[in-house]
Amino acid sequence: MAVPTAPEPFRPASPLFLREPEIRKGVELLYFGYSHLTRAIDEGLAAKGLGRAHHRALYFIARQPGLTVSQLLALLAITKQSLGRVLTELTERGLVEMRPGDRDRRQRLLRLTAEGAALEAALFEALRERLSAAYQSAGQGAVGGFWAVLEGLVPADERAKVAALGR
Amino acid sequence: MAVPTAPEPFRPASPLFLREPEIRKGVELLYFGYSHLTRAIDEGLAAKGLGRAHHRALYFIARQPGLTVSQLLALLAITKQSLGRVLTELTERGLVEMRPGDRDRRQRLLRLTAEGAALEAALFEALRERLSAAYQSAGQGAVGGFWAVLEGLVPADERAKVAALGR
DNA sequence: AGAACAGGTCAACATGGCTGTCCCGACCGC
DNA sequence: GCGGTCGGGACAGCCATGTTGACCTGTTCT
Repeated sequence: MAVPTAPEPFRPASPLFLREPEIRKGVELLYFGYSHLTRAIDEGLAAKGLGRAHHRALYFIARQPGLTVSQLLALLAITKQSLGRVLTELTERGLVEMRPGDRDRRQRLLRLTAEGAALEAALFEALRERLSAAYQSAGQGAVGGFWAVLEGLVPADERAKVAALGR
Repeated sequence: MAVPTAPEPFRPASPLFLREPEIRKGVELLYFGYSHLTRAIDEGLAAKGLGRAHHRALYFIARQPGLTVSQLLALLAITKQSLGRVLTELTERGLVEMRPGDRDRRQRLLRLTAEGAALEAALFEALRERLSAAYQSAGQGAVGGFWAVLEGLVPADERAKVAALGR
């Protein structure tokens, strides 16, 4: 791939948008776009002494109040221990509270406290600013394409969970 | 109203695609899409005992053979020390080689060895598979929108560096 | 009653960021 | 040609966040 004289792989009928340059462009934009979006909240997080891992938990709890630890674990795709640390810190700081489920008392239903909700909202505002600016500069038509490609990157089974977030 | 204190979001005329649900959808798809794409290479990386940090360096060196350490640093947006560790390991393993610049002999020009290029190509293949499947399922029209939104997330000055990768 | 399950916890470890400090050799402007 | 700046490297140490495996408690289900 580095040398222009290398034997060309000969992909005859592949459409232009599937050639290597287009794939590389997608990989790079995804990397830089994701980086810049996540950086948008670092300052707000640092002011509270929290990290990105805390934000991810806050975000999904805000999104699905009352979800169980298992559900959160499935969304984040990390281990119980990693999540445990984060959740302990968030509850100690009074940002998250957990109550036993009434249907199944083994479960802990997670929700944000008022303070947690306020923090999540403030952080979301930073994300909103950046992403809505991007939506606007790209135009409404582009947004659908943006979603469609990203949905294609998510395996079908997980796609259901993601879609269910917008309950 | 003399006191405009509470910054109530109240965005009356904002188009549908800029409302909170659409922003949340974008945030979530970006998170899950990015996660799944990067996971595509973890197996190949683990087989070589390398991590994602190594891959990012390999990737950009493959993309711009002969780039300097400073340029790579600017792309990755990490510290000299963090990159130093990665680069040392990659050169020790014979995947990357560095030569002094001829215009400025302080510089180290980075390039992949044959072995490094082979590894990068193999890892890229995994990315290509996932992303081209997503491109295909979304359709050619969607890809342009995908790029446009992501470009909007990248600050203007950095956008130039990113675009220059496809030299 | 006993198995399976939700959740928590401990110890130990890996990765990949970070800071601050210091150093060398090369380049450039006066 | 000398002093300042620059490209790059290296030290020590810290922190956040991920991992594993083992084990415990209480609850639910059969």
